[in-house]
Amino acid sequence: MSATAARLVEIAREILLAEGAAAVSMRRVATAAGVTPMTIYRHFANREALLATIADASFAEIAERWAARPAAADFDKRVTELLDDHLDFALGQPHLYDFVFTDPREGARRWPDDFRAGGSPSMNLVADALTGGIRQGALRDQDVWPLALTVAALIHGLVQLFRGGRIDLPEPDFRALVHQLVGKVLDGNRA
Amino acid sequence: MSATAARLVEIAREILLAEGAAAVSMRRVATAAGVTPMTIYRHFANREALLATIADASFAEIAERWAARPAAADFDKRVTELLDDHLDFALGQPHLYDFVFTDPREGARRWPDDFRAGGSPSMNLVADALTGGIRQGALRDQDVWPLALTVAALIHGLVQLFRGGRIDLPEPDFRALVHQLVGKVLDGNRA
DNA sequence: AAGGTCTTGTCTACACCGTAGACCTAAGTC
DNA sequence: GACTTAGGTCTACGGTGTAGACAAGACCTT
Repeated sequence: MSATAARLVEIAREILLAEGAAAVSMRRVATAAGVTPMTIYRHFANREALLATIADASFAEIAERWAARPAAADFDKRVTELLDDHLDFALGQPHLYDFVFTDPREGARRWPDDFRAGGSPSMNLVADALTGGIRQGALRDQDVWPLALTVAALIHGLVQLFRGGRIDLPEPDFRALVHQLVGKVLDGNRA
Repeated sequence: MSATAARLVEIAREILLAEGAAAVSMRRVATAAGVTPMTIYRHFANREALLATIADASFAEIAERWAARPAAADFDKRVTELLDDHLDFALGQPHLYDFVFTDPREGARRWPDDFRAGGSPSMNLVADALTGGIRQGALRDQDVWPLALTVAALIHGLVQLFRGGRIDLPEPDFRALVHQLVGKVLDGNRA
């Protein structure tokens, strides 16, 4: 990727972070980059391709950050950590979260094959945590993937509802609610 | 609402049903209605208001249809019914589902107050089913609302993932998956 | 019946959008 | 020196939402 392309991506990403994907227009990105709109098309096929590049880069960065953090050994602590990481992202960078997790993306991993094959860096963390929970005797022995999907979908749904204004709580209370509801689901799977 | 306004809503609704909210443009709706684009503004403040009217009407209609169907007495049968109704809607009218459940809407009910007050026709059905489950001794006695929210958010998250291409299953298999995962969550709350 | 007001529509115009196509220019490469 | 290629520009097309001025009919009051 050329230097110009990288600059375009970064500028577009800043707009997306601040105002959401809808605010990312070719003309605006071009102007901010001190370049003509059509220049972008020398580097990206179209607007969608530009956005896809942002999504890929952002997702990779997030996954890397999550994976880099040392994981707590204790199962419940680990669950708390993962939830906090996820909520930090969802609430700290809501536009990016919406964009990365909600929009249909090209290279998105698919249940069940890609996940089971370990293709999803984010889901792997959940599955690993659950596997650890089973090994520690905290959870009943079971196929971890359905439970991982359940937890992921539950969090995703709650965040979606919150972001859509359907959950009228201050952020800390919402975070506590997510912890509580996820905890309740996991409790149903205790050994 | 005047006859013209109703016709505009109906036309816009058809476009939304067939191609999604993004395809609903003022010019297109106007043309289909045999009217000038600006005419729409005599009836709706702006495009958003037009779409909001569609959302409200659709949601009310859906809620009414769900409520009208006679409810099975048995808890597990009732859960299956509700899930099927929800999935019928989500998979049968995906664009409308996305629009009604995903976009931030003005008059949307808010957790926890509006829900607890019985303000949400759709969530009431879930809560009522859960209350019935407790009364039948199928579920542990508990505040039904957190569990209702959990189930709703889980379904919502799964549908969202499916609609976003993250769950690569034929529709019947996806439906079975939702039944299975929701069932598993409820199992964790059995008496 | 006359005059005024409200409703509903049109027409025109503006500012924005994504992007196709032709063009220019400088840097390599044979 | 001739050719190709990459990166950039200019212009233009067809689309968008919607503001503002205007017109015509309905309705209501006197």
